[in-house]
Amino acid sequence: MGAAVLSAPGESRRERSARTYAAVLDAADRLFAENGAEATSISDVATRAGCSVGTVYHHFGDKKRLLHALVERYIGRFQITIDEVVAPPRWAGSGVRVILAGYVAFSLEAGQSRPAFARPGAETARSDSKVRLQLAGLHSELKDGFASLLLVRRKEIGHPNPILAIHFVLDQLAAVIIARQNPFLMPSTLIECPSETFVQEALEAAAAYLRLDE
Amino acid sequence: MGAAVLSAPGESRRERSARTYAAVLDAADRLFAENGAEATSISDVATRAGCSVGTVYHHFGDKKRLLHALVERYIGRFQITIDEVVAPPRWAGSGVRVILAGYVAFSLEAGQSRPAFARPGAETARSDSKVRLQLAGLHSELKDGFASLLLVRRKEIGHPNPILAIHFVLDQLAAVIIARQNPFLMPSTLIECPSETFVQEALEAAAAYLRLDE
DNA sequence: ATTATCTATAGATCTATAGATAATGC
DNA sequence: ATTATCTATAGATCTATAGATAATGC
Repeated sequence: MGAAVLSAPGESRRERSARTYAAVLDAADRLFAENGAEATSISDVATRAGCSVGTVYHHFGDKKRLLHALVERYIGRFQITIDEVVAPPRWAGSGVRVILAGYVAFSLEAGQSRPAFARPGAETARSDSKVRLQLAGLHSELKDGFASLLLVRRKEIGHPNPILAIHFVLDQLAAVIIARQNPFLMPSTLIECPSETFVQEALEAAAAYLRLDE
Repeated sequence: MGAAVLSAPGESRRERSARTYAAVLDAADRLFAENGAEATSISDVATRAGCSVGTVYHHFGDKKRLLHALVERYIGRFQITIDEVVAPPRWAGSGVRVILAGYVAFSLEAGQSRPAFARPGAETARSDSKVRLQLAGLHSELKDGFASLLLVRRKEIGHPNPILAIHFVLDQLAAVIIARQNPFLMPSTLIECPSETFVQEALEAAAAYLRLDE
């Protein structure tokens, strides 16, 4: 359990401190995601991280700043993968269908590999306008990145208002993915059907709306 | 403030007690929706309802049962409006497009007139499997009601698998409505655009996916 | 000398109950 | 006699801090 923070041989004091810091964030990440930030005490976090309550306060000051640090770490990591996936060269030669499939795959993956984040992120965003703006910016970067990839290929799109349609379709895809990954929001076929069916129908709905075949 | 519970002239003891009971539920409804059930103390609820902490416990036993009673009341009210809206005679002579528009209007209205419920409902469902099943049943009743209205009109639908398509499209519409009504889940065009645009594009996406014009 | 860590605890809530009170219902 | 209500409070957490300790860094 607490083994993560015991000093390892040949480890500097700075290194161990950084490891403790990360262990606390990891512990908060899991516990906040499982039970919500409010239902999680600093004592719970400390126990899981294998350190004391005092140590948590030493590193983060208070609970609010611990949540902020968690969000910041998430944003930092996510930023990098977004920058990679929206890079135009990556999609050279690909049409609208392939790009939409890439958007869905990326969004699904992001939600699955970071299930820990959705809950504390939304909770924090609700009450903290700074965090809300940061997350909105992150989402916009992903969406605008894909939107401009699609805009360049607007000749494939038969919808009378391509700009509106592109934004709407990306948001619609994000919405069904969020619904699928948060069963308590809306029990539905979106959740019960197998992954291939889900992706296929979501993409077919997008293609039909955009009128790709005209 | 507390005036709601003061005895009114010519009011029986039973009546006043029922009014107190309802006032506590109303208070919990608002506070739980605004701040979350966990962040709301029984003392907050009592103050808002204009009664004492002891009175809340007299009526509901404990906090968990207060949440349950709130969910039950919501379910009871909602059940009635669902039964009305999915009644086949109401849609006699209407095509798929009109019915889908009705589904969207009803879902939008439900979310707007009961904003108070979404949060405590989801919070409770997350931890309480009985409530989760109840809410799933409620949603299923709405969805299955509309699904059978659409199924009867399947000749209008060009999608190769009408049953799958009907369920998928209803869930997709629900997902974009939820996204629109919960800005902290996903900042997006879905939220920023005016109501008419939102409804129009959502319905156009549905119609295109179902292939209503073939 | 600094600082990462721990232990112990003060102070603030919050849930739930006990017991008193006063008004209705049978 | 019952019960809806109130006041007061016990007991359980939970946040945050104070102060001690021991190991590193300059």
